[in-house]
Amino acid sequence: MHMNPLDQRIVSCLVANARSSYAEVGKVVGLSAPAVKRRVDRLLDRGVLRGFTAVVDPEALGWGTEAFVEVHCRGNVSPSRIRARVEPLPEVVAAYTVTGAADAIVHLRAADIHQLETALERLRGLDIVDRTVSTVVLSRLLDRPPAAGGG
Amino acid sequence: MHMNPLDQRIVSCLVANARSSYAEVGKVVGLSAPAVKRRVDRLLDRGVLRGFTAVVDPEALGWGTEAFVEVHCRGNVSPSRIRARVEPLPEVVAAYTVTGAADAIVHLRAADIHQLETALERLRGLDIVDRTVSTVVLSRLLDRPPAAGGG
DNA sequence: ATTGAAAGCTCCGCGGG
DNA sequence: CCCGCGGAGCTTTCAAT
Repeated sequence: MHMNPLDQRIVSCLVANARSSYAEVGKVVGLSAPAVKRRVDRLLDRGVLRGFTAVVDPEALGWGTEAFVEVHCRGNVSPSRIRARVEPLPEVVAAYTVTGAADAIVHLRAADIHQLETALERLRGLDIVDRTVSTVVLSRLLDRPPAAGGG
Repeated sequence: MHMNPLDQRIVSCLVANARSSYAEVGKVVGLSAPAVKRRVDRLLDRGVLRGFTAVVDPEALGWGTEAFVEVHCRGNVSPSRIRARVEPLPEVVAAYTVTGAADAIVHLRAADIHQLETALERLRGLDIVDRTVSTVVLSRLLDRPPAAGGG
């Protein structure tokens, strides 16, 4: 899955502003608009680019409270089964299997502490879950898109 | 910080696809293209919408390895100072102040374990940092955009 | 990769609810 | 205040070279 430097710069532009026109991107990377579109289409096909989304202030949406939850499972549970269990919970923003004592880390986002507690109860109620260790976020210090040319 | 239902639906559309035309969004929400643009501009002004970005497969970019790092600081360090220190590190994707024993959680993303280790060393070398506890991600089970109408 | 042309979109001002 | 209308200018998306 290699990406040549030109593709990297195109992706960079679109990460910075997904609503740039192809012509605008072309001006930056030194290509014509049709050439840029062809490359973007190919990147979408290969799954390098997954799509384009708006970045929303979570506070404004009423999702101001978040937490990271270490999930400890009973016995051996496969990652796919963990995924299947946590995926239906709408407050789950992300989930990872991890090294260390915990089996997974679940990133929760809710409107307030109360809704967060409710989400936690549902999470803890899952049959695969033995216990959880929650860390509530007090403030988001930094939250940025990955740099495309950073590797 | 109110968002009327019309704005919510517009935001929803743009979260789903940030490259939709205003006309396309307008067709969904029942507005003309100029009306949609005016609302989007206002949402951008108010900071409800922070921008538009491409969603990239981290693997494809060569950022396949990530970790969550609990940062424990020496003495009392203000959130803004933590932010100022970790912000220059390019591997830092996000950072939060949190409840519990740790002062902050830092989300790192790197090309491989080696680069992750380097990033960790730099993080641990910061003057504010006393010690760190790292949790390396084995697999990303779930990673989804926040639902706009979910609150 | 570039050119040319048709279709579509954006973005401005204007008038009406 | 917010909406929809209309026109100028630009972008996208083909095709062909």
